[in-house]
Amino acid sequence: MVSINIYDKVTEIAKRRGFFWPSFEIYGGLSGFVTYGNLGTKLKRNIENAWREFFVRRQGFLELEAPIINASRVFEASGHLDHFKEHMVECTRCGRSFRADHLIEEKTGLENVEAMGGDAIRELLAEHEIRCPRCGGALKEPVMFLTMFQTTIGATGGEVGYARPEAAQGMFLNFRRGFQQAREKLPFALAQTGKVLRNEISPRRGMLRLREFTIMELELFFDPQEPSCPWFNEVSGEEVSLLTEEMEAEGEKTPLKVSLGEAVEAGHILTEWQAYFMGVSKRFISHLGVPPDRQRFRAHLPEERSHYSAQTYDHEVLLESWGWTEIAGHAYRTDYDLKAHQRGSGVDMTVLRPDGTRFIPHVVEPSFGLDRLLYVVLESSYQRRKKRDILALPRSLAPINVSVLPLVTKDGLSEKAAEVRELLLDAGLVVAYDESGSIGRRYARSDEVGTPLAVTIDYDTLENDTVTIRDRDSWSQVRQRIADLPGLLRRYLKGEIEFSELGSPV
RNA sequence: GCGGCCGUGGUCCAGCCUGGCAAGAUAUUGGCCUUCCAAGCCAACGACCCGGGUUCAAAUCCCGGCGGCCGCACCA
Repeated sequence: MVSINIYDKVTEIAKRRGFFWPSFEIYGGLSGFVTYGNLGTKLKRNIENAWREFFVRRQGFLELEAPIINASRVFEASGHLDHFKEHMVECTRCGRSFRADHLIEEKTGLENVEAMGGDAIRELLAEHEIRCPRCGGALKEPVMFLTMFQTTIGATGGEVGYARPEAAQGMFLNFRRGFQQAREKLPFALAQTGKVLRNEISPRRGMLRLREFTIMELELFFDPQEPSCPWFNEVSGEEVSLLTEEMEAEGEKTPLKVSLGEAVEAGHILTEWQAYFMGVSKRFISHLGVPPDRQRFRAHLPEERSHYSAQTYDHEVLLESWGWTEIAGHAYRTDYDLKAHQRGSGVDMTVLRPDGTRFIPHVVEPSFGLDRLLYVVLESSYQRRKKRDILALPRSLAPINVSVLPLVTKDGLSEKAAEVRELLLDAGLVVAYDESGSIGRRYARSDEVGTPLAVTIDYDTLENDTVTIRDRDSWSQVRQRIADLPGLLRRYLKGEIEFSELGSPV
């Protein structure tokens, strides 16, 4: 932890102004769940759409929306039912809990004890008379934690189902349909955003570790014999900070600064596709307001990796509140999942090469946690200026596009302001109209929720149909004709023009 | 799940030790005022996490639960 202050400040604003707050508040709350308010819902949607721009639309990738509840056979085949559970033992004396398989491995030198199952673990604990490694106390019977949420489908004698802990399985289950819709050509990708659930043992840090959260995932299918990415040249010159697997193993803390092209060349990143998505990822996160020098990619050590992964790089950002924080995982899932579902379902997942050979495609996956990103965006944009809190959100993400404010509420200014509001609403903008309190107070309110522009109707407006436009970040103003507002504001919000081009200086 | 600290209007916080009308700031709403950055005045709204116990009396003391933060464990 570096500074908990900014975390408190950001969550306080989030709660007060309606970005997000803890769920089930009126019943005392339950950790690991969050509810988004008006501004949070809009901001979240804007981030999601930005992700779609960077990862889906330009590449022409395919989207998908699959169920949250899945039949148990899905997770039997995928390996999640085996890997999403832990056998825990608790000490009767000091109360500490431990992973049973780790204790057995330490004592006996056996490997992969987890895979032997609950009965074997129970027997091994007894056989080797394993006691608490901290205090030597006796251990309770091992308890199994399944971190997937289980449910029953149907009324009586129903089938067991599980809530998905990742969206990825939806893409693998529907690989054949996707492949057909991609006109049976590799490479192609299926992308999905949606809720996933993980029954975390102890969720912490608010938005950073939830039991129910939104994930944005993409599975890129390719032929391992044709591993090149047609767009790699767009990002190969991009410099990234890497902590490679070797560096992690040696405890090296200073990241390697290297271009993505060099990183692939040197074998630090196993595939071009993975490197491509890491490059897009860096650009996406920069677009959300995190400077490149606060971003890095950290490799997982083999024991840290998921059961399906041959290489994983976490994309981390440096938060003032929590230090380096994972916001995305870039995993090389190989043919693990399609192979598993071919085995589980009996459906052929192979693809035919021009030379007549068949193979199971390999998969590279960038996976983002949207709720974390939303927190990162808020914290990164937080500023304090002249005793005011300001969210300097990227203007394309701000939940409200523009505030419309009459300078005072008399002499017909309110009525004129209402006309301007209608005009901007007709233009499709999200508008906040505010005539309460002094003009300064209204600017402050507007800044606090990150609204990039404020249009003010003053006495000159009544004379010549012009208004002032105020910039959230510099507090400077320009004057412009009302009739020109819709087009200019839209272009400004898209990032096509700068503030100074919105009108003549005041 | 274990340990430490904590939980009071929308938000931030005082009061708790030593039981006795729950204070302040800010926000919000209405009014007056107001020609550009949380101005001023008047008014209104609004709180002791939940449950039990002790007591004439509990925000305060005790027990249990829930929630938050930190440490340990966990985070596939």
